[in-house]
Order: sequence, then structure tokens, then C-alpha cells
Amino acid sequence: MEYQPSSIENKWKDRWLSNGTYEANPSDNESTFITVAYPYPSGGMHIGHARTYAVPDVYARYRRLCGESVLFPMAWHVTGTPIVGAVERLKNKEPEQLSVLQNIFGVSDKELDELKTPMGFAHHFIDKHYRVGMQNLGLSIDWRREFTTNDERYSKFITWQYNTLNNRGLLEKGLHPVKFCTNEKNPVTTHDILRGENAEFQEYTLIKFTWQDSIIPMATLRPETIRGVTNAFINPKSTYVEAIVDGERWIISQEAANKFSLQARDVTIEREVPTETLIGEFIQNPITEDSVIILPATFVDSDNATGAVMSVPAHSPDDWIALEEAKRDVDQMAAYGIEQKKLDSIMPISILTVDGFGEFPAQDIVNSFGITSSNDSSLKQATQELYNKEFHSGILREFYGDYSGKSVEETRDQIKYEYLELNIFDTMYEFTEDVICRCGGNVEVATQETWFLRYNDESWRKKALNVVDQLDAIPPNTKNEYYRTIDWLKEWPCIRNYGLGTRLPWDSDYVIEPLSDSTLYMSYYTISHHLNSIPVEDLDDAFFDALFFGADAVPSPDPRAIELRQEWEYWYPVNYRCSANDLLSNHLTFFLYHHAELFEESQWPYGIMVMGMGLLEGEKMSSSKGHVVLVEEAVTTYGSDTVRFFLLSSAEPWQDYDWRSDQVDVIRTQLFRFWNRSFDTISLPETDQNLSKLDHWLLSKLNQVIEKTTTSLNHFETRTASQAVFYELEDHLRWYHRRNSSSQSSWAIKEVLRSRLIMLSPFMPFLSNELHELLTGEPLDAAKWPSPSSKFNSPLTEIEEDLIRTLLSDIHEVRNVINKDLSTIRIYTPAAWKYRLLETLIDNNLDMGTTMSILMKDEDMRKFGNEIKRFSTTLLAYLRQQPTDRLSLLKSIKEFDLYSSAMPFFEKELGMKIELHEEAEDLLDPSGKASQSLPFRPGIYAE
RNA sequence: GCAUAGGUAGCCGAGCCAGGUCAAAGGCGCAGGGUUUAGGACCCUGUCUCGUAGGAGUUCGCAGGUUCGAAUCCUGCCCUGUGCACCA
Repeated sequence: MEYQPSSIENKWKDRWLSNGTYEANPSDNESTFITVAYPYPSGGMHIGHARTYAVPDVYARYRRLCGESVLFPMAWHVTGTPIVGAVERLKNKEPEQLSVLQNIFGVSDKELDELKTPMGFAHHFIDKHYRVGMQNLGLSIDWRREFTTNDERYSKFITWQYNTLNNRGLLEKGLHPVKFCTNEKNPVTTHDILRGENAEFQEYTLIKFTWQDSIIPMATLRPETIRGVTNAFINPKSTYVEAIVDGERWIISQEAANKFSLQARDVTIEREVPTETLIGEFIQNPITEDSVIILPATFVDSDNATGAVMSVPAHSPDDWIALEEAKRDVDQMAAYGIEQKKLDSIMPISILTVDGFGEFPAQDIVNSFGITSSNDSSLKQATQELYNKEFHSGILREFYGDYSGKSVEETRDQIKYEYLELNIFDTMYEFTEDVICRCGGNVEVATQETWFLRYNDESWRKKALNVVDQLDAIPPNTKNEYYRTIDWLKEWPCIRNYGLGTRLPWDSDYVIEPLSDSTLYMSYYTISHHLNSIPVEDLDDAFFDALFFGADAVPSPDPRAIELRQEWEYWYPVNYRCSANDLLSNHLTFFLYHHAELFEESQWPYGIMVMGMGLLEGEKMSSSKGHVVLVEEAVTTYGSDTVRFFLLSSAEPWQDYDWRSDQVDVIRTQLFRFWNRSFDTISLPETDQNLSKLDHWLLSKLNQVIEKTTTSLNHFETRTASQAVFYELEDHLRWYHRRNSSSQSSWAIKEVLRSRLIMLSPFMPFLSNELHELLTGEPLDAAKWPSPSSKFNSPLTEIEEDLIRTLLSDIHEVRNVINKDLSTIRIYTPAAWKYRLLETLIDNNLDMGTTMSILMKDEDMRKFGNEIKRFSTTLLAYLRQQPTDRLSLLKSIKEFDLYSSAMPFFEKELGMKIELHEEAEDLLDPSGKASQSLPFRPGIYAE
């Protein structure tokens, strides 16, 4: 029968769905509850998603065959702005968005209309991509429990969760920087941004230099350079204003005044200050009390920070060049009334030492780069290099008081906070680059009142650490990551101004953001399908209190909640949570926090499995660039089993993998071959269990494969497991067939196939189920995961097969080296006395002395005295490499009989007559091969 | 910079944690042979260098070290991927 993936796959998929095969209910069995991060249906499903969901499916299928009740549920995450943003872009008819939807995700013109509401958009991708994709991939999901995070019942659950956290004091209000469009007067998200999508928030330190009765705040990212300031720069062509900022009189650029008012400052602009009145003036450094001059500089961007910068020429290549240029530009400076001698008197001040540089590092690096002008494009690179160097290895000079002798890295923040306390410093947010909104408006940093989850709360943190202590982190090296993340987490802003999802219960202007509404939902799966029959309005906080905290938690518990509690208790805790490794430092850690706080220790997650990234043909996947392979396409081209097997066997789940179509092709060919061979086996006539030696050998190998596959799957090692059961077993079978040209019994290979299909079924469920039913007549679902059968362990037979294999390979080697036509090959097994030597060595724990003294007492052995000495060395070297439990077995091997029985095999393999002799004194032995023979190393003579 | 994963023969990729059985699995590619020519087929042999005897030599990012012995352990260095948040 021809292997046609699609017909087999459709048959089984339909059968599983209509039978509800994977609908999981509480039972007397042990429970396994496995979850994986629910997908975000803002686009199509590609093979990267396929792998994410195939990995937990393997585990689910494996545990099911081990006799457990396994719950593997699925839902859809639609919270937040990505879908809303995508819909906006569609409605605005943005060409790129239309192209992605139509050309890459295959949305038809007719369907486009359905996508014009956020939930319409989400449901399109859920229905047309994710659910069908998952079903086509054969994921063993209980679909009754499906929901979206925008469902009203789910919102009730989130409402309960946040009310509970808030009642426990784990939320707080505070200010937070957001991207704010000054045109639309609204916060914006990354998707709303036209230019500067990668811009980050940066906190500038403002140093309050004074001039007359005003403050001119100098913006800097390097507050520790305050003692190296020689002058200040403002842009003569920009507009500066005097403004009252939080009660202080500040002189700042016009733009800066607007920024401050966005950043929750109280700003009143009093008047414009012409730049001429500032340039040439002296201002006072609040730390050193030095007076420094204000110079004009057109490179100063008044739209960045305060529009006034301080100059530290000794340590800033920019400033060094700018100062030099100013000194050279005598006429220009004179026009501003700045005298030459004032310029000349400006000397760089070195504030730190850094290895490999002289007193003025900026000068050194400018010289080594050969930079002479501020227009030089390599100035940026020089600056970057020096800043890095100084930050990590710059040591502050002696005049830094308590900070002297310390590195910039350890003192920058200390210095900043010390003077912030003293109100000599201040701060403001700024972007790392210009940001423009899609509406064309300027985007600025605004600070906004927001709600935070207090992940830095000490007692909460401690509970989270306790969860990690008992967590099975896969791979093990991730465990430390959780500790470090918990250590490093601060407050997390958990609401947004808009987007899909659940409103903050006590302030419905805000929506709980996606990483915050996905922290406890695994528990929701356990009862989601039952909730649908309960009116939404009954799902109040008391209901969930009763459900999750028990009947005693509320005065009059809802009996329905108490009933559901049983199912929750059956499934919980989560055995394994699967997710991608980039979610470790947020989602997965949040997940631990919320479980730590809201649930008892017995309900804490048992383990987390973190998955690696996927590449496509060696490059990152990207929907917008069209560099993706959709699941539908992959399944149609290769078949679902091939897609799964490739994704699961080419790398361990936590390792990065690379989808290469030529490699996937190879897998398809291999499955094709496997299908054909399985058919050959299935069509063999039934025989009774009358086993040959080789059958025992094969079954012994099967035992080892079962062992390895089982152990590996317990640790999610899908690669090791699939390699063992597919490739290693395939190798054994190949040897078996090679050795066994005249098969008499089919029992062994049918048994191997039966076990193999069960073990392969987590990886290639369709093909395995089909073949298993053809082989046994029984459904695979009812089968039991194989366990090694001790009666088939045949270590002796395995050693014997190894010897045959080694001898064959030695003969090949000899033949290759001689490289001429041969007429004879003779094999000599060693004389009996050599086996006596072997036995004596083994019986005396490989002790040479004892062995010698025993053997030399024997007349028959004494005559071989010299040879015994010589051979013992070689023999001992061999024996010492053997596992100790093997040694006694070695004694019982009859090499002559073994090779004698394998003679037809050797002759078939080598295509010529082979002679087998036992070493004897009167034997023809042209080059002493017989006399050199040793146990397990027979002599080979060829001519 | 910090953290983390890695750097193995033409390519992909095991081995490294628990040092010797490692010239180093397997796959792909390539070469030779067989078999079948219905097959995207299958089987065998070979694929660092040298070698008319199952061997020797030089290899596992670079440089050292520990050891009788290192792809494996230690130290330093170079290079690559990823993360460093308020975004799912």
C-alpha cells in the first residue's frame, strides 16, 4: 500500500475529534496536566508555532500511553494592542498590512471585511489557522475547554484575580514613562510608530548649574563627569525660555519646556531668553562651584533633553573636537563677544584614569581615529568606544572624595542619587532617537499615573523563590535564570490605556495588559468548559474564592463552585508549563509569582520546560518579510507526521532548530521507507514465539531502546528519544536482516515493530496509529507504553554479535590495505592454552602476578612462559576496558563455534571462500598470524 | 558590559556533565560496487594524511595547564547566536 499521508491523517484526525479521544475528565488514574503558552492570533500559524505546540503534545501522548489521564488544553490570547493595532492598519488600508494579510496569510477579499473588528480579526486566525493547524498536526487537545482572553467569563476570573491581589496590597499606583503622541494627545504603542520603533526610554540626569537667580539644567548621561566640566554649550539658533518648573526658575529650550509638562512637571513659561544674553555668560557648577562659560554650538539639539549640555573635553571626543573648533573659530566667537583669551584659558580637566590612555583619553582616541572635524563620521564610533571603556574600567581620580579610586560602573548611580537627594540634580526622560507617530505627530516621553504589580515586595518575592526551589526547570541551567529574574524584578506596570482584555476592576479606564492577565489562567482551563453553563453574573469574586480557596473562604459558598473545585483539585498543580525561552524573564516568572501568592504550596507548578528559537533556512522567521512557512503549507507538502518528526527530532526542545526544506525532505523519504518496511513486516506470516539467537539479540537491543526512549521522554528530550526509537532501532534491524538471510520466525520483528510504533506514536501519531492497527488489529490508544522485558536481556549474545561485527570489519580493513585480488582468507582462533590464560586472569581480578604463579605451576602451561608474559599485556589492556560485569561472560564465549556458525554470513558478505582454523602446532601459518592470535582477536591471513 | 548558549572533519550535527573502548555516532553530499530497473527506492564499501596486514601520524576555535593519558577537566584569549523588560 502506498504511503499517502493526507488520507491517513484525515482519517485519524476525524476519528479523534468525533470520538472525543483527547477529552480529559477526572478519573481514578494519576493525572498529568500540561500547558503551553496560548497563541496570540494576530497573524497566521507557521512552523515555529507548530513546534511550540508539538513538544507538549509529545509529552501528553507519552503520559497517556503510560496510563495516566492527561489534560492538554488550548485557548487564545487576544489581550492588549497588537490585534487592535493590526485592525487599525487594515482599516487605514496600509499596503504593507494588506500585503501580509493577503499574500502571506492568504486572506481573501471577501474575508477582509470580517477582519475589521478586533475579535473578527482574532477569530479569523483562530478558525482558519490555529485551530485547524493544531488539529491537522494531530495535537491531542481537549477542545471543550477552549476560550479567548476577551471572553466575559474569563474576564470575571481576571477580575477576581486582580481584586484579590489588590486586597492583599500587591498593587500600587505610580508614575511611568509612556510614548505619547503630541499631535493626537494620546499614548501610542510600537505599532503606531512610523519612525523610531526601536527608540528606548533613557533617563537623563539634569545638573542644576546656576546663572544669576536662575537654574540652567545641563542634561547628561554621565553625571559622574561633573568635576570635569570646562564649559557649556547651547544652540545659538534655538529658542530658550525662562520657565517656572515646580517652583524653580529654569532656563531651558522651548521644546524642553513642553517635555517637562508632559512629564508631570508644573511648568509655566515666563518669557523667552535670547541666546545672545546667555552666550559668553559664566554659570556656576553646583558641585565644584567653578564658573564656566557658555559657548555657542549648532550641534546642540534643543529638541533633546533640556537643550543645554555641559562640556567635558577630557573624556568626550565630541566635546574635545567642539572645543578645538571653537578655539579655532576666532571670528565667530568674537561675534558673540567671546574673547580669544577666555577660550584659550579653557583647559580640559581629567577626572579619571583608564588603562591604555593618557591624561586626556578623548584626545588620544580622537588622534588615533584621525578625527579633526565634528563632521567626521567616525566620531560616533570613537565616542562609543571611549564611553564603554571609561564606564567599565575608568577609575575616578583622587578629588572625587569617597568615590575616588572606584570605577565609573560602580559609582555613577551612587553619585546620581546622592545629588538627587540634595536637589542639585534632577532627571528627565528622553528617547534614544526621534520618534514619529503614524499620524505624523511628534512622539515624546510622557509620564502617566499607572498601576503596578509589586514584584519587588519582599514577602511576595520570598514566596516566589520558594516556588523555584521545588521547581523542575528544564533544561536545568534555566533554574538560575528564575532566581536572577526574581531578584531583578521591580514594579511591573500592569495596565494600559486601551486594547482588548479585562478592565481594571476599580478603574475601568484601564485594561489589564497581556503579560499580567496570563499568569494564572492554567487553573481556568480545569473548569472553563463547565463555567459556560453558569450565568456570567454569578461568577463574582465569592464564586472564585470558593472555587479556588475552598468552602470555608466565603460565608455562603456557591455549591456549583464547590463542585468545580473537585475538578480543579484533580488536575492541579500544572505538571509542566511549556513556553519559549524569551518569556522566561517575564511571563514565566510572573506565572510563578502569581501561583506563589494565590495558591497553596501543593498547587504550585511542578516544572517548566523552556523552548528554543526557530530559524528558517538559517535565518530568522519574519511574517512581514514573507520569510515564513505556514503550517498549512508544510502539512500539505510533507504530511503532518513528517513536519512533527522533523521539528521534534532535529534538536532538543530547548535548543534552537533550523527548518531546512532539504532536511525535511529527507525525513519524508525516511518515513516513506519506514512505511514500506513496516508493511513488509506486517505481511509476514504469523509464527509462534520460537526465538533464534539473533532474535534474542534483537529483543535485547529493543530493551535498551525502550529504556533510553522512556528516560529521555521523562525529561522532554524529544531528540534523544526519537533518535533512539527511530534511527538506532533501524540500525539494529538492518544488522538483523543482514545477518539473518533466511528468516524463519516473524515473532521477534513483529514484536519490535509493535513496541516501536507505540514509542513513535507521540512523534508521528497518524502513521503509528494506522500501522499499529494494521499490525495488531487493536487501536494504539488502548496500548500500553512498552517496558523492557528482563527475559530478553542477552548480554552474551550482544558481545558475540560485536565480535562478529569486529571480525568482519577487520577483514575488510586487511583486504583494503592489501589492495589486490585474494584467493584465500583464513581465520585462526587461538589455541586452548590462551583461553586458559584469559580465564585465569579474569578469575584473579586481572592480577598478573597471581596469574603467573598459578599458571607456572602447570606443566602444560609452563612451556608457554614467554608467550604468556607477552600476551598478558595485550590481553589485560583489552580486559581492563571491559565493564566488570562483562568479564565473567567473556569466559564462556566459544569463539571457534561462534565464527563457525557465522561462516555462511562471512562468505556472503565477502563474496569468497573463508577457512576457519583453530591454532595448533602443526598448522600452516605463513606469517605467524595464528600464533599471534588472542582471545577476541583471531588471526587473519589473506593472500 | 552582564547573563546565557555555542565554536567538532566538505556541510549539518552527536560526543563533553561522570577523562582512556574517539580518527571521533548519525545524516547529507561525493566516489566505487551490487541489486533492481515500478519507486523521491534499497544494500555494501570508502570518504584527514600515510600504509601490500587489522597499523601509524596529525586533528575536535586559539594559547597554556592538570594527568601515565584530554574533543572531554582547569586558566586566559578570540569569534558567533540570544536576552537585558514594561513588548507580545
